[in-house]
Amino acid sequence: MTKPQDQKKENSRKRETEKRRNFLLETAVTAFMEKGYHQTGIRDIAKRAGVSLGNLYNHFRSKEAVLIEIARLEADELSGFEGILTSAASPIDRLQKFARSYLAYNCKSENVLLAIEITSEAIRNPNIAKIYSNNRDKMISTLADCLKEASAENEIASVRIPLVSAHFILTLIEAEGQRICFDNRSATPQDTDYIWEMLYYGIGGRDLRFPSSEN
Amino acid sequence: MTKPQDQKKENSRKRETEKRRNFLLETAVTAFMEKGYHQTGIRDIAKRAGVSLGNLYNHFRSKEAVLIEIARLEADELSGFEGILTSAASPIDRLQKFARSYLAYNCKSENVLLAIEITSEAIRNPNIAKIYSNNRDKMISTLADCLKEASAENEIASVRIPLVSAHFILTLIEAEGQRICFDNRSATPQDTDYIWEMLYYGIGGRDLRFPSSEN
DNA sequence: TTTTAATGAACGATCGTTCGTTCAGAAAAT
DNA sequence: ATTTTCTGAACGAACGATCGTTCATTAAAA
Repeated sequence: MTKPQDQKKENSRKRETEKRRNFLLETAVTAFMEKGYHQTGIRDIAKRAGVSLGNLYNHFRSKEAVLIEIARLEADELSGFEGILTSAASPIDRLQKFARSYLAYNCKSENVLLAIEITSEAIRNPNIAKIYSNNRDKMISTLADCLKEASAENEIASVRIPLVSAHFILTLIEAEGQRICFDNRSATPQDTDYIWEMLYYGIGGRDLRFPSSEN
Repeated sequence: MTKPQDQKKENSRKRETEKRRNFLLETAVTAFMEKGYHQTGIRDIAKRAGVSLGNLYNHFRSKEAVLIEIARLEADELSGFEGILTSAASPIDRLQKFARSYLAYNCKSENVLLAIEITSEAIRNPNIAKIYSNNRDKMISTLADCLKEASAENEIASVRIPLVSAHFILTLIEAEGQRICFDNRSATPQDTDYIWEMLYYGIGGRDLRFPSSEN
């Protein structure tokens, strides 16, 4: 039986190492963003974090393992958006709220640059591909369900291929986010309105309710 | 004064070296597609082309110079699509034809993979960025002009921000192309119809003319 | 003979990874 | 309470491989 104070000490140690691990991950993210994954050396990360080369390998099995961990964290963030798409609101309101928040997310340079690194690595690295596509596929199908509901309730015209339309919505928002990000600004109400307008008509909406542009 | 046969001989020599140069470029393209730009070594290219390492440097100043040359060729291909957008047909027909052919272009894996390599390198390499964005910006503005004409002739609703809509069209087609490419197939008439449908409504078209699905 | 193309050894740098070692601190034994 | 054992975080030298690039040399064409 371990005494309480022993537990505490042990836990504090574990917390410390976890903290450092997370810090290393954050540092790696910064490096990957600035230089790109393949252009970043393990030594870059270690030096940035003020940590020895060997110690980094105590925390991560390989360079790929670092990216895998990052990809997992990034992919997990997507699940937050599924909550929006499955709330109690009307389908079209859910869609609109989703569009707004997903656009905001995709304007932040850290998300944009990281997503580019991860997805372009995923093209040739199946280990990365799986992590990322799992969560993304789930989001696409949730979005597709929302589209089906919307057309079932006659809020939009019938969506012929919901999965493709869902893919199209994601792509459009992400691309718009990239554009805004590379313009070095954040999303304005006009951006949000405009993308919603195109989305709404693109998926078969017929009488546009102009968004209220509230937060 | 050079004698005619000398001219001929000299030209044949020049042609030979140019041929080899092009072959090296093609080989580099294949390598970049398969492994990615940064993952491909100069030796990979030389070995694939059956050429010595030093000889490759007789044709190209550096590894970056190879990619720059490729980016230039790739960017030049975009100008072909501008012809479609400025033909004598009606704006909406031009748009439709453009969408069809640009989608076909963006389904071919060599174009897709190469574009990904180039654009993701362009994020951090200004030399690459300039080459690519020049031609792309030109295409976007040509497309925007076509949209303006279309709405001026009441073929579609008035386009509030033509440049953004143009960007949106390109993005959508490219993304759809990527999707089809990674599905390891080529564009079907259904693909073309569906993307045109979304595009048409997205840019403010109101009474959809279903595309004829001819070549 | 003069130019030009082609070669591959060699360079210094950096890559991802491994390794033996040090040492603070937790656990166990006294 | 004191001592010993043990664990694992931290370190940086070193490894072999590969990187992009240069260059002296050879072969071939003009």
